[in-house]
Amino acid sequence: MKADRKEKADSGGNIDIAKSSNFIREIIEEDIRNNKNDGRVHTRFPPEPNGYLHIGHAKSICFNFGVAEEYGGLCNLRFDDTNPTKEETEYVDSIMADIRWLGYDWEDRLYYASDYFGKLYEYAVDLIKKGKAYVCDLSADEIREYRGTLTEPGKESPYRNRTVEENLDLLERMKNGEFPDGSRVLRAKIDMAAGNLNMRDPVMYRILHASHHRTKDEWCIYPMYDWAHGQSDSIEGITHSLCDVAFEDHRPLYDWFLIQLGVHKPQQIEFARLNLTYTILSKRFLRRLVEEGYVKGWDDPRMPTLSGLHRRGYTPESIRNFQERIGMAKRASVVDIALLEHTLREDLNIRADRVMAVLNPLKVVIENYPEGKIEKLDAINNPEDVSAGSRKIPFSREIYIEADDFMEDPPKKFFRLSPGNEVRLKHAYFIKCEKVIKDNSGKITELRCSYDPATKSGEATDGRRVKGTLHWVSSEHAVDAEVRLYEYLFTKEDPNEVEGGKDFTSNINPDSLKVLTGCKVEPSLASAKPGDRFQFLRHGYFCVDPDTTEGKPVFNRTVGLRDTWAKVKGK
RNA sequence: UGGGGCGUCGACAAGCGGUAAGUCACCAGCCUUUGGAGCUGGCAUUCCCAGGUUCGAAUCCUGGCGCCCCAGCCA
Repeated sequence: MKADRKEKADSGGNIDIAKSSNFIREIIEEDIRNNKNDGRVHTRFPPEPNGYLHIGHAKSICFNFGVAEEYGGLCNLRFDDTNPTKEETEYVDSIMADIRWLGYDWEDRLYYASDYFGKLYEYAVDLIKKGKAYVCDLSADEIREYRGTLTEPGKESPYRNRTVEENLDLLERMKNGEFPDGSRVLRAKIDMAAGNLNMRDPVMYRILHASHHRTKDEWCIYPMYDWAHGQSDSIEGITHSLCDVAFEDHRPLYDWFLIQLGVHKPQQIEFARLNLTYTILSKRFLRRLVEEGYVKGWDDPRMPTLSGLHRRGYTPESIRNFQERIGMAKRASVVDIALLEHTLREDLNIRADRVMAVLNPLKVVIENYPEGKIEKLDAINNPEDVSAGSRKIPFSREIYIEADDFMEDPPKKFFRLSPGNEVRLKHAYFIKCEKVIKDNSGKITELRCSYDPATKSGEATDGRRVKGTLHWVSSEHAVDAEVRLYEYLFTKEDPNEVEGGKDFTSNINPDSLKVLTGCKVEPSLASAKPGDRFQFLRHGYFCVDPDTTEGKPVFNRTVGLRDTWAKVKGK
């Protein structure tokens, strides 16, 4: 029944973001018009399995898979696993799970750069035979020295002019494991005076006696990314290789390899990577947050990882809508995280059922309501989606309201409960505060109120109006819950803006997680399952955390509702 | 003093020689049994600057200025 409704919401209530024109779509459309690649569009998403995917990767995933779909093409998933010392199967698995969660499918097109190790070796032999590659015995330090600087040309390696035969023999022996790590490399023979450092005889193979997550101990030499990447794209028949602007000055090298080899040349197009305010999106730094214990793991709800956002309660739709909203360009930019939160609320607003949850309970006794009486009141599940139906919620003489919803001495424009003032209880009656009860320290412990039976929700009233509507939970029927409130992980818009000698960890927000226990939620939530999403009326959107145990639900605040009162109050 | 990119509202971002889209944020109002949502209106006489071409320039030309990336046997 519930699934039924969700399907309807999916086909009918989905938010449709207009596709904005951008320079990459224009290039692709032009290529299709010219029948380049026979009009095919074939992209790929090429992650290195050395960490978890984050929202920045989602930009690339959504665009690569999205653009392929738009133009009737295909998108491959390929793991760029050329460095066995950093890559693990755990990451391969998480990456696939995250891409699927986002809603994309590579079907039978799952590849690994390691699938091409054999082919790459043949290509290398070919380049040696063409006099375009050589084995170099310089040490890493020496290679750096010989490379020159940004303003001065480099020097040619003394090994640059070895014979083809010698190069072939040496490469084969490197492959066979005859030499120790770091003793030799295979280099492309290009131009040590090139202004583009990538063209100064770049390393193609290094010796690494390491076990690879897939090829195990088969290889003792591993291709550098720059040597593997373009050829991998070529082998797969990729037409458009979309990547980070960081690789813009690597493009001449990729093209050079492909032209020397005489094979299919995909067109690489670079775009700016995503930056978000209050967020860090560097695998290295994210790893530090995890390893140094600033967060509880890669899927901590405060993390910008896809698994973190997932656990936090983000919907894949909201992330995809966000990616479309931010557009696609080359200029370095920082997107306001408020835009991400907007697309999240926009999506959750139409799909999350409204429920009542009191986070900081204050007991209220309705003195003129009969003791022992229980009414089952109608409550609509989602005013934005009538097909969501309604449920019954129990009302009784003793309830909890939010402590913040009462003020003994309220300021102007406070529309909630105060002595002598009348408010509506959502789905129930008007109540008026008659008496405030305090403990010895002066802390308010309980309110005594009266209700007006003639103001029952949904029934005709005398036309009397109140300014405020409060959420509540019947104390006898309430379920105890833990609620985790999250704030930004960093206190600065730019977490990397630090004083001398410090790093981004000095900007970590000490209050990014606040755990509330003893929260009172309506009884329908007793059966909520991990992943279920709700709007806690007047609070925000919450989802059930996997830490939930039988009878003890744990909720994550995904994002708060826009809070106009907080704004008014702050003025 | 090398090479490669990029500069349009507070933040993203369209615009492709015919006289500045849209979104977020912000502000004002309407509406509301969520101070939510929704609705209405406001928000760049100006496109890094300076010249030039043109009837007409954010778009073309010239010259400046500013910002980002590159010196891993990482990706």
